[in-house]
Amino acid sequence: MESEKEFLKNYNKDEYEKPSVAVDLLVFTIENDRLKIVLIERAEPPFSGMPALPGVFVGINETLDEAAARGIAEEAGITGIYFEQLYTWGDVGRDPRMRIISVSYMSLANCEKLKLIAGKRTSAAELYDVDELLDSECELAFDHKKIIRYGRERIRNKTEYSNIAFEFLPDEFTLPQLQKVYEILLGRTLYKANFRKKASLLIEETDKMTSGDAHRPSRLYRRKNQ
Amino acid sequence: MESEKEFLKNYNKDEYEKPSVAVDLLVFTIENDRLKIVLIERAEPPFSGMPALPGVFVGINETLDEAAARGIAEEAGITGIYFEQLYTWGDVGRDPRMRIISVSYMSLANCEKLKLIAGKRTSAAELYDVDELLDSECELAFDHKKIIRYGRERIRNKTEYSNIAFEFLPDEFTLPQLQKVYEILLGRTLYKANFRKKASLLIEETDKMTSGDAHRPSRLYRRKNQ
DNA sequence: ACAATAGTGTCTGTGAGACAGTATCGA
DNA sequence: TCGATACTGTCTCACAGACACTATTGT
Repeated sequence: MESEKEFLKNYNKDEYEKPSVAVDLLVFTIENDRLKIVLIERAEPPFSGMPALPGVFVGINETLDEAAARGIAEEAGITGIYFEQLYTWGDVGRDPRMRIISVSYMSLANCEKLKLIAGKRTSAAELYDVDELLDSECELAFDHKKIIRYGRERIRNKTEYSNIAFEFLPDEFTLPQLQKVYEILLGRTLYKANFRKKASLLIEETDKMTSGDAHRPSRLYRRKNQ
Repeated sequence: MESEKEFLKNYNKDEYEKPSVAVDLLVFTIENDRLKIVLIERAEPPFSGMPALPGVFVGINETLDEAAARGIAEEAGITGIYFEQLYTWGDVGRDPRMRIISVSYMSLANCEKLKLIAGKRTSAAELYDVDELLDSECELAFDHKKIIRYGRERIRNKTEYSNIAFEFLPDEFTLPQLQKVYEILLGRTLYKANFRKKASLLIEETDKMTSGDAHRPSRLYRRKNQ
């Protein structure tokens, strides 16, 4: 059996062709009570004119997390938001041009924060309604529809056992707002009284209230311990 | 701004150096009431003589799942067992020789099945006690200790909300056996009566019983709907 | 006063957790 | 009979789910 050292020597002498490694970015937000995702329109073949996930190639001196943060900054125009690695997609024919392995990252951001900085963005990034995208026949570039479906599933699951819902809200928010986010992510309505009992463990009061609406004002809360 | 096509042309002309992509394998099993993992002893530098996860490079015409299955067959000597993708590790210096991005896969197998075919294996694969490994100062090659810790965490979490525990058992098993597996994976004892009530939803009776032990025989069960 | 939304009190059923008991084997 | 393990019945308590009620704003 060939030694590891010899194998690597041959491997690096292009006896073996290396795949390329990219990071694809799923930047989710909530706008107008709908879960949305940032997509760019492809300018060139293949899949020219079709929506696609923003992505960047991983630099040789760059970690995956760094590539993801760079991609979010370059393609979606924002920095400092929550993100986590999702899954790595490695089917052979997923890009018709060449072998590209894609490490997908999921990012969650408040809509206002995303909009504020979006003016500076270089590419034609747009928000797409995730459920419309996935439940229609609409086509996306590459295997990106499958990837987005995987991301939506992850969000739904994590909403049950973690606190990712807060990522979609500003620092201060009302309980009805928080409940609405949960309802959108879970895809079902919740009972107000029960929701408030559970949520109360995760939040702390501020002394501020909403005002100006033609109904009872709502207290503003803040996320606890963090 | 450079067009995508031009960028790719340059990218493939080695103006950009590509990372290598490998698959690292976490083959878990239960032996003597302990969670164990298959490790090989490294024969060459770096980390010569230290235990390491088995792994293979991803072929240019091979999906990640195929590479994982091939790796499990080549390095651990078994086929047809449960596996799933775990996480992708891409720190720049994780391999001192070159930039290698590692897609880790986790595999769960019954100990007997693993032993039966292990005779054919080519490399010096051995079973290591996972908790001993992780809770001691013992060193592992590369970032493999971190990866194994991540794998143990995933197993613990999935034990709560999925049925992965069954993967460690033969096709027919007793309820005390099943309970023991859960206790090992979760790291705590469970109440017999409660466990049986929950487990009864997932299993179906056979008409076989254990025999030969100096106590009441135990019924053998089989996993339901699958 | 009314529409609209914010917020609360309380009953019920389910199911996890705990414990005490019974059953069946070999020696 | 005894030791050992398999298996069962049932109480309790926490909590999710459901619903009805009260509170506070602008118009």
